[in-house]
Amino acid sequence: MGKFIQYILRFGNLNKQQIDLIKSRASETELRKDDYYWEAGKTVKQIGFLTDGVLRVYYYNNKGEEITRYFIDENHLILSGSTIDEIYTPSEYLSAITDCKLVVFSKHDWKEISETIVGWDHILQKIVSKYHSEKIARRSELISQDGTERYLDFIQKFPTLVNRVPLSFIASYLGITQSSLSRIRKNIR
Amino acid sequence: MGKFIQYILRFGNLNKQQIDLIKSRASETELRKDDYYWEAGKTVKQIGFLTDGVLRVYYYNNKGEEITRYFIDENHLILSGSTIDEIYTPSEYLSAITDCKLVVFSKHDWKEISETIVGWDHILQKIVSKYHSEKIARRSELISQDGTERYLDFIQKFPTLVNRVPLSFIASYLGITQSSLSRIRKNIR
DNA sequence: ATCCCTTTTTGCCAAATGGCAAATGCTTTC
DNA sequence: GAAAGCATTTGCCATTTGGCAAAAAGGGAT
Repeated sequence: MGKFIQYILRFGNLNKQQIDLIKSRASETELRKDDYYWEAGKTVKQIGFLTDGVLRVYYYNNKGEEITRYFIDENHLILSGSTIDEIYTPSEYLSAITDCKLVVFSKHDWKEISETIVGWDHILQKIVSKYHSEKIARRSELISQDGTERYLDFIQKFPTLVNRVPLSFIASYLGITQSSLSRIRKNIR
Repeated sequence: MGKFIQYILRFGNLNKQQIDLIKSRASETELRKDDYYWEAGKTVKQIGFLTDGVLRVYYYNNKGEEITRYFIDENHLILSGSTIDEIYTPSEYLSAITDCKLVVFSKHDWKEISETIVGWDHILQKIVSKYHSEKIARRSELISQDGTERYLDFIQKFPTLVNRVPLSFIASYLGITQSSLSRIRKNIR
């Protein structure tokens, strides 16, 4: 819980009352490894903040292959595709790679917070925009590199993930096969 | 100008007064082919909306290669990386692939609009989030495909660009060499 | 039409990656 | 500790892509 407040405060100031409101609306949940947080086709009913563990966002392409879009690790908001008032039905899956702990808000409570706390939307706007530019930057850089460079990039940018995420997931994130990644790993050492 | 208003109205409603305010603050500019709209290291002083033409966003990697991050075509807002009140100095270049026409706002006027029109931030939030999810989706899909698939994907998603953008730029967007793209093109027909 | 300059296509060969299947390694369970 | 179940590594070979340089094709100006 504290982690979430701390995170928010990095993007804007809140007074005690406001923090108390947030705390009163939050609840904590856990996910076991391989549990879904989202499933394609099911509507998303909550907003979550990941305090412990790693999640993976993925989808299936037209060949039925599982493609990992990105990873979410500790201290990140899990943002649905669009705005809060729309009903959001993802086309992706979001599942736990490791056991996870989350702080979650119902859409209703989240909306209340947004309507009550002046500046909340502004804070969110900052978070969303930072978050998205990072993702785009990472993706774009990956694309112009060969497998080895992508992997080196990955371990540099996600040092905490390398040892917690199965090789096959990393490969599907990097856009190469599992075998290729395995060979690349061998050559690096 | 009308194009810009129309675009905004797709994301939220505005009354006549509000539209007039926007119009009164807007000015129109042109860019010639190869002109810069942004340059890495120079601060961005305006917000623009592209009404005609195509822009290209690119940067240089550590090998000095030019990497195209994405293209911006007609009817798109050109959003700086972060929020409006921060001074934004990009690390990328944004230049005109074709002659372009734009509607631009000074940061000052843009801020005024944001402070005057209730709901403006909300509209922007929608635009930003739609825009970003599209970009991310496109990038992610590219990465799991081979050159041919990426190119087919490209011509399907940007049909209007294929004939206006030089092959070398498309190649650098797709993350393959110009020669490879040329060969791929040949095999497709 | 000619020259100049840029873009695109090719050829050739080396390197990287994919596909598939078998082997190896690691964990968990009984 | 043996068996079963995954994850990872390897081998083999086909295919794709890269690197480099030359050739061909366009475009614009004179």
